Amino acid sequence: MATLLAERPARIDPRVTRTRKLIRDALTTLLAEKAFESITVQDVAERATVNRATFYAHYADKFALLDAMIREDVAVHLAEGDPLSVEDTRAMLSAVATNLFAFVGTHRKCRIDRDFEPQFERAMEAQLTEFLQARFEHCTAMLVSSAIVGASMTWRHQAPRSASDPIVKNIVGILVDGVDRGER
Amino acid sequence: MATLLAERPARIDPRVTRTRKLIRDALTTLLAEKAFESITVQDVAERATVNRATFYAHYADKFALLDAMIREDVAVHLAEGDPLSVEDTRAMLSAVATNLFAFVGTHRKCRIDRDFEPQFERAMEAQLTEFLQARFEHCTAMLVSSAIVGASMTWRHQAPRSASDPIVKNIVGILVDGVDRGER
DNA sequence: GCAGAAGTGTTGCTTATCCGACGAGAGCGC
DNA sequence: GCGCTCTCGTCGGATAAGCAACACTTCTGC
Repeated sequence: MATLLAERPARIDPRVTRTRKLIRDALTTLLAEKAFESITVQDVAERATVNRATFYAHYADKFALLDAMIREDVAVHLAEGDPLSVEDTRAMLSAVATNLFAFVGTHRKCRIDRDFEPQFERAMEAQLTEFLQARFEHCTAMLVSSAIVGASMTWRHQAPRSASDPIVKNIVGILVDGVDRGER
Repeated sequence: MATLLAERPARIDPRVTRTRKLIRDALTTLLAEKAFESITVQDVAERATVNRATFYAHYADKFALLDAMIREDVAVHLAEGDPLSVEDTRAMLSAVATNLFAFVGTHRKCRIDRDFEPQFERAMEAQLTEFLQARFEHCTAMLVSSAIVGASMTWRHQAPRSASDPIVKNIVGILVDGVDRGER
């Protein structure tokens, strides 16, 4: 394929790494104290011991920050067990979906969830799509991703919540045939 | 008196504060892992996610860093209960000495102590002298300080260690008469 | 002896962060 | 309506931190 992957800036200035970590940690601790909506950029910058202008040099606004944090979190959990290295498509998708369900399952306590579920969902979907593009073409990745995320959100709202395994098996079964035709 | 106290640089750049904290925290964690002598400036800088050149912009070498850390630690413990606000000289000195003994008593586990007790002692003495200069003239402060620190070090080496109260009472009793004549 | 490796301080130049200020918008009391 | 306050997002100029290189010392092995 002709498309280039996003060109890495070779080396990231350690100050950048540090600043981003400070900002993210700041939001994390603030979220344990109050709701996202009542948190201002000033709050975050102050807690991070970082200038407000510096915040804006890294994130467009507090929503972009939250988005980036969720996506990174999702990315880490998706990569667990290195599912992309699994040859068989069905097995790979099962592993990925299981990882996502596990992530969704553990993240129900966070304050963000109630107020910002749509944002949460979009971020997950975007990240999963990016993740799957290592194996599928963009369009397929998007479709698979939205299916899995959608299922996970439905499952998430069940009370009491059933086991995730049958659902994962079910949805992967549905996807896998169509997907085989779209694999790279 | 005519002497000016060290002129505060008005406002400290938050980057400076942050960098110093990173460096100090780095040395603290490193000391939990290995001996001070085997820790290099590179180690500290790396652990602190700070450039080596930046380290030297703040501290002359690793000894200066250790010294500054000890002194700050001492300063915090000395100020406990705000002994300087106590009018009566004897009571004030008792409080200060008690604070110092408490500090010395709790700091016996640190790895530095065995190899660097002289440095540890000098740093304490310097800090205590500075502290006491709020009440006494320089020369008196130095003398009192060296007496208290010396006593605390002797006490520290006792095995088993006796109660500190009688020793404090004793040394303050010896000092207080001479000191009264040197008070500002 | 000598060569190599590793740590030390220091330097000039680049870059990220800080600062103070600004106009704009939103909320709120009166 | 009118001020008042707070937050936002952005700007130009000042400053601390990063980087790569340097000469120097110390140690180690051969």
